[in-house]
Amino acid sequence: MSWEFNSNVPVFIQIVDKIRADIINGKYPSGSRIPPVRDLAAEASVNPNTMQRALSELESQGLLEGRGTIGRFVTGNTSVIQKTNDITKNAVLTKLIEEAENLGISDDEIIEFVTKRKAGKNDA
Amino acid sequence: MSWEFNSNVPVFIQIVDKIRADIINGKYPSGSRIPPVRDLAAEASVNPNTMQRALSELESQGLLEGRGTIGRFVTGNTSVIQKTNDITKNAVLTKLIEEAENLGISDDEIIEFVTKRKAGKNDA
Amino acid sequence: MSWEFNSNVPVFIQIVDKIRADIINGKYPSGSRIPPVRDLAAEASVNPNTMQRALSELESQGLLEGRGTIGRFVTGNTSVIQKTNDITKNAVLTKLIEEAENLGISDDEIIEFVTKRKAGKNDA
Amino acid sequence: MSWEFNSNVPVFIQIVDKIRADIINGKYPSGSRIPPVRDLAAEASVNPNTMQRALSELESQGLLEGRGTIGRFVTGNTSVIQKTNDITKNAVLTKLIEEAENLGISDDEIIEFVTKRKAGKNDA
DNA sequence: GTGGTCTAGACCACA
DNA sequence: GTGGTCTAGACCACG
Repeated sequence: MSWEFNSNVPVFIQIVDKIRADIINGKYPSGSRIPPVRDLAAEASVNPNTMQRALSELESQGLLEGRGTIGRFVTGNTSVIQKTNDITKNAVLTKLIEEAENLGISDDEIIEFVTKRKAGKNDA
Repeated sequence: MSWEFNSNVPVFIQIVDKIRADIINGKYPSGSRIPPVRDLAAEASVNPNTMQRALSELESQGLLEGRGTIGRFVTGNTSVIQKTNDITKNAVLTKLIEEAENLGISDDEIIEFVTKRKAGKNDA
Repeated sequence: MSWEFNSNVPVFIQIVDKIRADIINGKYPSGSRIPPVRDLAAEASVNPNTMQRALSELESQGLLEGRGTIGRFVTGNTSVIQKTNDITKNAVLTKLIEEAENLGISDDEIIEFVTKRKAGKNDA
Repeated sequence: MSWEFNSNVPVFIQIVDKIRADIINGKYPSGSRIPPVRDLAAEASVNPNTMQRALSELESQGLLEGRGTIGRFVTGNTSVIQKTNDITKNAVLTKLIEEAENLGISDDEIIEFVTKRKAGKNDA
């Protein structure tokens, strides 16, 4: 479905963001086991080391837990997930608006754009 | 206000984006002369080579024109600027909204967030 | 009390060290039978293979002897145990004190720390 | 002088500990620049990637700061260093004593051992 | 030359 | 088969 990488920003960071999003929006529920490093790496057509680095990063952020040789699991601590959810969404929305404003796009234009997009989706 | 660099994405690209935005939103009007490399580099506290590279990039995109020793000027061809304007704005809005959707933020949430922000600004 | 594993150092080595310590300080006396692999593994919540490997290691060091289906016994050769005792204690003390010195902890600081700890224990 | 690695514990962790110790006891003073990754790697006869990983770790602990292409510096925040100092020393001493106790070494024996060592050093 | 990313591929501990 | 470490070597951004 996804795994398309933008150059310019390091791949492993894009992976971190992607998986963090998947945790936030429930694709990987709290407490569930995520696929093995090698599988994820293959799926993303990326070297296993790169994927591992991304997962380590998420581990050190407390979103994932490595349980020895059994596999990696999404943290059972839902408050960590909730907090990450809040922080991440706010950061993305803020960035969105700031970037738009730098280009001279007004708030109204953003609203209009989103509204149109929404309408478009209903047609499809 | 500006010139704050996010690591992860190369500095020279951030500069390109920034100056392109300044051209689009009229800070550097069509046909006007932009400050010398050294000044821009100093203002951004960046190595002159880096600024140089960013400006070359914009030249090759047709937004800037080097005129020998006289300096660099924003293109007089307003249609190029207009086209860049359209493309850039659309690209930025699309990219950011997709990012938001990946996090599970709905269109309505975006509109709400922007509306609140707008209200906040009126207060200030 | 025991069986808490520090990551970073392989579990089977930690087990070897633990059991060697138990032999040295008499918890498993010379000539006595140690519990079956399965029991030890369960107690340490570790895979039987891992426990097996640790015991084999101790066998090859001459501290344990497998006697067919009867079970595993601590060696009857007390001089082996005594020698291991001397070597191990010396090695541990030397290693740890060197580690402390690398951090710039002086001998006096070590003595002070140990003395305080001793005092603390008398209170309890 | 140093750079001798114990197998069993990952090299990059031993490097982290070693450099942390060097920062704590002032070999790399607060605010000073540390040698380039490649040099440190060569000195430790280790792959540059491994050294880099160790340094990244220290960076994320706040003890080092990467300043773009200029090099890596020990943090200027001396309170971070002081705090690390306290925590690290305490941890090492506590571990020392616990390991000794597991072997049945009494506090008095530790004190005696250290005292003898101290006397030995005065002779030399 | 300096830090950083990425790949490829080997090897180990553990189940 | 699963996570983890390490090496070797290429390539990029930046100064």
